[in-house]
Amino acid sequence: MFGAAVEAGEDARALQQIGTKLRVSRNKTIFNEGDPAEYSYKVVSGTVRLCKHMTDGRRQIAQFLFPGDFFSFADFGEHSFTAEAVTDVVLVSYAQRQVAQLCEERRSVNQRLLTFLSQRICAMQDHLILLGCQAAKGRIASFLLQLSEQTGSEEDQLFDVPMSRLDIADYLGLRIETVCRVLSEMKRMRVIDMLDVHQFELLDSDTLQALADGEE
Amino acid sequence: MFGAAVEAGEDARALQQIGTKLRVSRNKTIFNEGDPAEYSYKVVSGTVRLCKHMTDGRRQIAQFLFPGDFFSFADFGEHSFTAEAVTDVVLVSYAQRQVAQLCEERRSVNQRLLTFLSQRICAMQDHLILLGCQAAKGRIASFLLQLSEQTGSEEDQLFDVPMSRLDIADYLGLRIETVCRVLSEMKRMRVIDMLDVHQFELLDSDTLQALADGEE
DNA sequence: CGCCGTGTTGACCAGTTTCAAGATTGGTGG
DNA sequence: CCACCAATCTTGAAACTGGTCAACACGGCG
Repeated sequence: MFGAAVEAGEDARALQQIGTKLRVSRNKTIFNEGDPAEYSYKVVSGTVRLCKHMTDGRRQIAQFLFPGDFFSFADFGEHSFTAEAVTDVVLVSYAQRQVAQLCEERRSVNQRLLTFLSQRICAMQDHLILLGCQAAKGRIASFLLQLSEQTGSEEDQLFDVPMSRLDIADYLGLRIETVCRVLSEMKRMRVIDMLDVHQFELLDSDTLQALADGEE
Repeated sequence: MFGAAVEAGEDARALQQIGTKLRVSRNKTIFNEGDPAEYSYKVVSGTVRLCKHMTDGRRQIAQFLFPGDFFSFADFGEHSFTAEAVTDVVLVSYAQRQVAQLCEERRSVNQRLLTFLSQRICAMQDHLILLGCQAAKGRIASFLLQLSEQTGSEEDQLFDVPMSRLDIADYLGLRIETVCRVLSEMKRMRVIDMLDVHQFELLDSDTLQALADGEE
């Protein structure tokens, strides 16, 4: 156990060695789907979205990333999605060649990568269920709960919603108007409150949980 | 290049060494979500579905597997989904401990595992887009094209649809009646024909492709 | 032969989208 | 600092897709 902790620290340090900091401003593209994948990234601050753009203008957001999250570690050869900055962001980029070398040198890094990909697959399964089995209210309830867990401060029940309504809609497979309507209804029901477009307060997490579970 | 081919053969042989054949009959469970994950699998014959069952009886199918497909190589600790036999199937199971050992011994096996997980993530992204951006017709068109590519024989345009209408519905996030209706309409439009409930003929792949691309 | 599981079709309904019109916010230049 | 503009968000009404409920068809099997 102690050994593992030391190892984790060493892994992190080794990775830090090969990283380069960069800034990207709001709504700028970090890379496009199909670009040669030379780097992987970690979010230091801000929010990133990973998405695919359809020819007909529609868009599916596969994931939002927050400080501490890694991305593009599963793209070999070329990027399988587009990465864009939701807010101004600071990133660390890692040359994939060097990451691969780290994996060869340190078994623990390799293991960590496998675990990471495995977790990503689990998260995508949850997203599939959300899109395949949930109605609009349930999707939004699940999304808000997830957000409040990831970014919410301890006990004051406040949490940030850094992305636009359109981003939320494209993540949940809904239209922007539907997102607005459901949020308004949750506000009327006193389940949530919106201090600001991008700052929410969780008033009744039990009811929100019930909605996420598909109870009417 | 030649070295890589030799390597691939050796990897396959090494994996084969540690595999055990087993049979599972139609609609039987191979393992349940949450079960300790001691084995990974390859499909030898038949069709398998990976799914999650909700408390309210709904179900989301994340993937169908056909001969040659591997599954459960990303489940560490416990299975993240339930695996069931769509038809009678023959599987090969691999003890995860031994797979892990193979990965340590042979870098190429490890690399192969990473590539496999990466491809799985790409496939799940396509599934996300299907559920998030496509209407019923488009979902079914995409599904049929995928099936005909995977399992169709060369030029006769016939392909098997081994799963039930309910399975298709649960994979596509639709109801069984919607699946039936859309299939009937495609038949009326002479895009496909159904020789049997489980055997289809592709009559007009261009139109099917157009439907998959969301053109009305 | 009749039952049961599966598939198909119809009529109706609910939820979501679409289209359109305001309200609000944030940023820019005077 | 304010006025204005653009972008984003919100709300309403109507249209439509897909869901629900119900009946019926079909095929395999006891």
